[in-house]
Amino acid sequence: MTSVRAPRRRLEPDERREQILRCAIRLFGERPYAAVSTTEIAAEAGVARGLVNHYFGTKRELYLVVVRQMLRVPSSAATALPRGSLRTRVQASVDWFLDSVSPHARTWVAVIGTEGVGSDPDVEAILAEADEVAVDHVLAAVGLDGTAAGHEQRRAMIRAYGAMVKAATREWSVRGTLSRDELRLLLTQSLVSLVRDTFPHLPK
Amino acid sequence: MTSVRAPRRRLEPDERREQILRCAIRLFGERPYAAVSTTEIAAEAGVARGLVNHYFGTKRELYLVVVRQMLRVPSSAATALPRGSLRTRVQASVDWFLDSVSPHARTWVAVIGTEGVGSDPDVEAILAEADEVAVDHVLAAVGLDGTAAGHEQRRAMIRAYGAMVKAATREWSVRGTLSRDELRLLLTQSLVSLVRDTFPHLPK
DNA sequence: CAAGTTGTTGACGCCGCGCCAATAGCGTCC
DNA sequence: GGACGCTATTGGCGCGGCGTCAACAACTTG
Repeated sequence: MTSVRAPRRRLEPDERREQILRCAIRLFGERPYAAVSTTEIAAEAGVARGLVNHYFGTKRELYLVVVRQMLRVPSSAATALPRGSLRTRVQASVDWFLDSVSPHARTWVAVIGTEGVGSDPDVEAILAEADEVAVDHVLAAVGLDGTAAGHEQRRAMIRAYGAMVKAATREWSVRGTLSRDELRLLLTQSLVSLVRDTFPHLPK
Repeated sequence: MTSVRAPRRRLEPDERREQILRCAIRLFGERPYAAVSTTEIAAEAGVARGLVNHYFGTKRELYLVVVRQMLRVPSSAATALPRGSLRTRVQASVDWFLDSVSPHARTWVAVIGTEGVGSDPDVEAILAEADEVAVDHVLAAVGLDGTAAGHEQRRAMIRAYGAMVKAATREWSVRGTLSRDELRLLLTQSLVSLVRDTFPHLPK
C-alpha cells in the first residue's frame, strides 16, 4: 500500500501559519508540553517539520503563541453595568462572566490549569497580563476603579479571588461537582463579602 | 587543567537516592520540566547519568516523585482546635496554616504554581489528592466534617477556596503585595463568609 | 587475601530539535 | 504560452537528551 502523498500545496503565509497553530493548540491542549513533538504537530498539519520552525522559530515560542491565543477569549468588552446595590452589580458581572465563558469553558479551564513544579517565567507573564485585565473588569464592576488608597492590596486580593473563580469554574465545567447556580452563588457571595467586609479594613 | 575527578564512592541506595532527589528538587524548582536535563541533575549530584535512571526509572517518574515530595509538607496533624465562635475557630486554623507554611512558603507556592496549557494527568492526580486532605482539615476546622447533606457541593466550594488560599499566599510570599496581616484577614473573612452565608443555601 | 555482591559507570542506539541549502509552487512579463 | 523570479516548502545534517545494558570496581564476607 503505497500512500499517495498529497501534492505539495503552496499557501499564503498567514493561512499556513494559522493552520499549524490550530493543530498545535489542539495537541498542547490534550497533553503536556514535553509529550508533544514538533514532528507530531507538523504531521498533523500535513507539513514538513522544518516549516514549523520557519513560522514559529522554536517549539517553545510556538507554545507561548498557543498560550496567548487561548487566553484571547474573554475580550468581548464590557457590557453596560446596571445601576443598583453592590450585590446587583456583582451579580450582573458574574452572570456576564458565566455567559461569556460557557461556550468554551473546558478549553478555558485547560489553559489556566496547573501543571506543577517549576513554572515558566514567560508563561507566567502571559497569564499575569490576562489576570490584570480581569482585575480591571472586576474593579469596574464593583465601582472601585477610581480609588487610590490601598490600591495594590485590593488588586492582590482580587487576583486571589480570580484564582477561586478559575477553580470553581473548573469544578463546574470539568468535574461537575457544582451546578451553575451554585457556582453563581459562590462567586457572587464571595465577591460581595470581599468588597463589603474585607476591603474596609485596608489602610485608608 | 586536568580536573582531578573525585574517587568513586559507594553509598547506601537510600542515601544515594535521596541525594539525587535533593538535586532534582532544587533544579525542578527553579526551571520548568523541559528545561532541566537528567544530565544536569546527575552532574549536580556528581554522579553518572545512568544512575538517575537506575534509581528513578524515567525522567518523568523522577519528576512525579519530586512533586509528591514537595507536597508532603503540612502533614503535621491537627493541633487542637479551640472552642468558640465560628470566626474564632477559623481564625485559629488560618493562623495554623500560616505558621506551618511560613518557613518554606516560596517553595510551597512553586509546587502549586501554574504552568499553563496541557496539564499532566499524573501530576494533577497528586495535587488533587493533596487538595482532598486540605479540604478535610478545613471541614474539621469549621465543624462540618460529619454532615452529609450537600456534601459534594461543600467540598467543591472548599476546593475553590483552597485555590484562593494558594493564590493569596503567593501574593504575600512571592510578590509581596499583601502583608501577612492582610492575608490573614482575607483568608479568615472569606472562609467565614463561605460557611455562614453561602453554605446555608445549599440543598438540605 | 580470594570470591561474591551490588552500587556505579560509560557507551550505544534512538529520537526530537534547530538550521540551512536545495527544491518546486505560483504569479508575472515578454 | 513559455521562460523567469520570488518565496513557500522540503529534506537532511549535526547536536544533544533520554533509556538501556553489559562491564567495572568498591566494599563485604569467609
